[in-house]
Amino acid sequence: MNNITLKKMAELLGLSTATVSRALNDSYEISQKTKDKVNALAKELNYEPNPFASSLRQHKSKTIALIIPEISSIFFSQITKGVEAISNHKGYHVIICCSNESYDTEKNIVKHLISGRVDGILLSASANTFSSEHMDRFIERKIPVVLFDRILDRLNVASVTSNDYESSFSATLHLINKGCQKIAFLKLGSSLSNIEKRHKGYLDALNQHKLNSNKSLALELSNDKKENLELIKIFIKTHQPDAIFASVEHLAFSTYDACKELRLRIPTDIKVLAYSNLEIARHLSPPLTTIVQPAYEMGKNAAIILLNQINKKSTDNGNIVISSELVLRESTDF
Amino acid sequence: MNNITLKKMAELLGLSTATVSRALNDSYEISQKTKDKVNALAKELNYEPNPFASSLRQHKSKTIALIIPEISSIFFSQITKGVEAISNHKGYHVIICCSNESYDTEKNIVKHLISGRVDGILLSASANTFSSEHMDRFIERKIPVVLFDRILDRLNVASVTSNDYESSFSATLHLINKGCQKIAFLKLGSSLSNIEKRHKGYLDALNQHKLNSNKSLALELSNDKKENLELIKIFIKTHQPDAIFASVEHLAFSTYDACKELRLRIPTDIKVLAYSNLEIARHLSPPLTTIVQPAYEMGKNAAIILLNQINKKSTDNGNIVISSELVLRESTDF
DNA sequence: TTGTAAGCGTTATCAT
DNA sequence: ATGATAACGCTTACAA
Repeated sequence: MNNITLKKMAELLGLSTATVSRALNDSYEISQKTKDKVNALAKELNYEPNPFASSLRQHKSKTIALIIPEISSIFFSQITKGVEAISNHKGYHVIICCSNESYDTEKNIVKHLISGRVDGILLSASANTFSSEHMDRFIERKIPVVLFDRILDRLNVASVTSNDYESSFSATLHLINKGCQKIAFLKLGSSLSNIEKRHKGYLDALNQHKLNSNKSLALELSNDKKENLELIKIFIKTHQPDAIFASVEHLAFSTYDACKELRLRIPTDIKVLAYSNLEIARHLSPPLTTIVQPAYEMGKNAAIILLNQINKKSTDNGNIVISSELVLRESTDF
Repeated sequence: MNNITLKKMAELLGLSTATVSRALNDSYEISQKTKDKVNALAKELNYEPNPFASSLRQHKSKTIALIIPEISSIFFSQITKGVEAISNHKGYHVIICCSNESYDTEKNIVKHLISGRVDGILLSASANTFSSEHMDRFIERKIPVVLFDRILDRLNVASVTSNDYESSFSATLHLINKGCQKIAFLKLGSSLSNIEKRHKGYLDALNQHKLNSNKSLALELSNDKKENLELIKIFIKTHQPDAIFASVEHLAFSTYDACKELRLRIPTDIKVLAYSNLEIARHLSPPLTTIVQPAYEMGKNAAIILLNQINKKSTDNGNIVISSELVLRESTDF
């Protein structure tokens, strides 16, 4: 570690460390001449400040944490890309943490972050997160937290979501307009904020067309694909829905699998519609009607809000809603 | 920042900070009794050590950087998941950095990481990275670097790749066996290590069947999808290949788009095969024959190697090769 | 087995 | 405009 430090530069220049530090930070109390000398030497020696010394002193890390339930999903990787783009642009690093849809893991991650390692947190709750207690210590210490997509209602912090209720409502109307009478709704878990809103939008649309009462169908699924496939097959055989509305992408894939195995033709025998950010949806067999969430924009917005809060440029705890897009394709049409 | 520190705990317990520190680190020189007392108080007060103080003192950050050319790609998000899983398990944080296929951006990222912020680097080169100079300072300082998938040959460090040459060779043979005589190879960029090996595998397979000489066709593409689509359409019209071998996933999608626009039927008029980790490939129209890279395993292995090097458990600079899988589907068959 | 004290590389508070 | 010095919170010789 023969690293070049402030002290060494100060010695070389015959200046104090304080002056060198201030010069590098472009302080107004330093003469331009000195600044130039210092910066020249810094460039020459490839000086890079030690971030830990600086963090220790300033109680800030220039780092944020992104906690997501799953990394290798298109939606969350687009979110991640947006977060990284903004953070990088503003000089912040992003630590990526994956809860794997487990509340325990999420608690653990959060616990290890309380040390001040990060200046703020972006969180999308796991499917098993039933409480927001684990975030309390951050709130107490006024470490900014911004939620996105899967929010925690009781937590009074800023959030970024898509228009889950509305997009689900109008997607369901689309199915109804296509003649569907028995539309099934595939849920992920039992309490995710976004899924519940989507479910409500679906129910209200049914209601509006008097299709509700005993005709609303919901199936609760998990992240276990094999299990999901079996459950969907049994569900279809039992209830014989004429449409399936998958509240998350991978449930649509399982639905395609199930239909194939049951020899059901989409959309002739059954229509399928899903929340999905899969670009290749247009080349599926049949092309899948999707609700595309503005994931990249959501990630960017969440990061912007978080960084503004970190830098005290904002303390707003509102919810930003960005609209999803319904893309009609053959899976819901003849 | 009314944080609980070592000092405070020491005061409360009537011990020195040194003892408390050692107790928390489970030092052999501390009595079990003291350890128990200290740990009890730490738990009670929810003590979390300040990572910056510790990093400053020990010159290690318990953090690694993952530099990838693109975040929202299935392959790289699976890589990321593997890296995160191992790192988290070993108590390391992962900073995610995206070069966006730009060498300049990659250089910039690397430059900002030299400060000691990370204990090691996992890198997959951008499509425009022609040199490994930017990594020299890490090598000099003996900061471990592990490359994966897109490696830099001149850099004498450990790496993890898939069997690009062999998988490409046998995939090309598959096309030849299916009767293809004029197989086109779609490249990404002009010098990526993995793409070049895939290209060589393709050429050698053609050669083996005397299909080479003036019959090998290569088209160099970028990440610009609109441009790619146009180039592929022109290319197909000009050369009329009977098969297209896409060396990365998104080029296969553009190929599907191109075929659709040109009203070419896959696989009747033209066969398509691609490197792709897209799970839903089986539901494409037609189902796409893919070479699936073991991305998650590659990420895990790269992380394991890097962490071993960081902890001096290994200094091996070898290349680990994990085999891809060829999954035959309709896009290469009638 | 425990304590003392120096030091990691910055930044911030006083002086000058 | 610049310098001296303490402090951030931890680890680690060296003492005891």
